[in-house]
Amino acid sequence: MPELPEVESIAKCLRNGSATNPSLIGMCINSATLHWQRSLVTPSSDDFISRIQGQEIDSIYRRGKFLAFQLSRDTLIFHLRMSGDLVIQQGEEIPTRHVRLTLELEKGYTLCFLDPRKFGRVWLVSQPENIFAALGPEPLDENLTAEKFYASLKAVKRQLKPLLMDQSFLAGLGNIYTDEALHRAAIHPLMISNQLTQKQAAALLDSIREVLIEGIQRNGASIDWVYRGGDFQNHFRVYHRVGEPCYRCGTPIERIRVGQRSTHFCPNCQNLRNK
DNA sequence: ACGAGCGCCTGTCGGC
DNA sequence: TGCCGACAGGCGCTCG
Repeated sequence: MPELPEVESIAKCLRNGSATNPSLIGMCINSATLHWQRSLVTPSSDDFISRIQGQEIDSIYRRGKFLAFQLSRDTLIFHLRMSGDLVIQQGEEIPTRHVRLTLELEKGYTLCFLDPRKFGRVWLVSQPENIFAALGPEPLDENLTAEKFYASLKAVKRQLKPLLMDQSFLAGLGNIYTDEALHRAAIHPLMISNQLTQKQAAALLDSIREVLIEGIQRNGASIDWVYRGGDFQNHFRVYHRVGEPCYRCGTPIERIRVGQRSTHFCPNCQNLRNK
C-alpha cells in the first residue's frame, strides 16, 4: 500500500486541490454509496450512509498510514492498505472497476475510494483517537529525539526490518521506505535492535527522515499498475533493484525474505558483522 | 517476546 | 495462446 509519503501526498491533494481537482475542504457530503460491504469496519452500512449524509468536510489529515477527514460531527477514516486510492471525479466520469465506496459531494463532484485488492478499510467514528491508539510516534515529529529512538530500540530485541514496519513502534514506514532507510544508514535489515550503537540509532533515524521527506517531495512512489503521480520510484537505491549495482559500492543488490516480505539490501554496505 | 505462516483479494508478469 | 506460479506499497491472527 501507500506508505506515509503516499498517504501524505493524497491528503495534501484532497486538502489543497490540484490542477485536476478542487479542494474538498468545506464541501458537503450529500450521499454515500457502499459498493463492497467488507471495506467498511464501522458502523453498519445503513448507519454509515445515514450518519455521513449532510456532514461537511472541515479538515483532512494523516496519522501513520491512516487518512482522516474531520467532518461536522464525526471523523471518516481510511486505511488504504496495499492497493487503495482516493480520487475525485466530476459528473458521470465515475470509474467502473474497483470502486468500493463513493461519496457524492457538491457541484457534481464524487470522492471515489478505489481498491482492487479489497484490503482497504473505512471507519466513521466520533472518537478517532481510539483508531490511532495503538500507533507509535510519527517519524517526522520533532519530539521523537535520537535519544528516545535509541532507548526504544534498546527496549526490545527484534530484527530491525520487522520492527521498523511495526506500526506500534513507529507509524508510517512500509516495505519500501524501510529498505531504503536501512540502506542509507548502512545497517543490515536483520540486525537486532538492541545491538545498535547510539550513533547507528541516530543515523537510522536521520535516514528514515531523509527517505520520507524525499518521498513526500516527490509526491510518493508509483509502482506497478498503481500510478498516483509521484516519481520516487525512480530514485530507489535498493527496492526493486535485485542484481543491480549498489550506488555506493557497486556490489549487486540482494533480496531476502523477512516475515514473508521482500527485503532488499547491499550485502557489502549493510554487513551484519563489523557494525 | 518474538518470528513464521497464513488468510484476506485481485491483478500482472514471466516461463513453459 | 493459455495455464500456472510468483509476486505485489498491509495487517491481524494463530501457533510454536
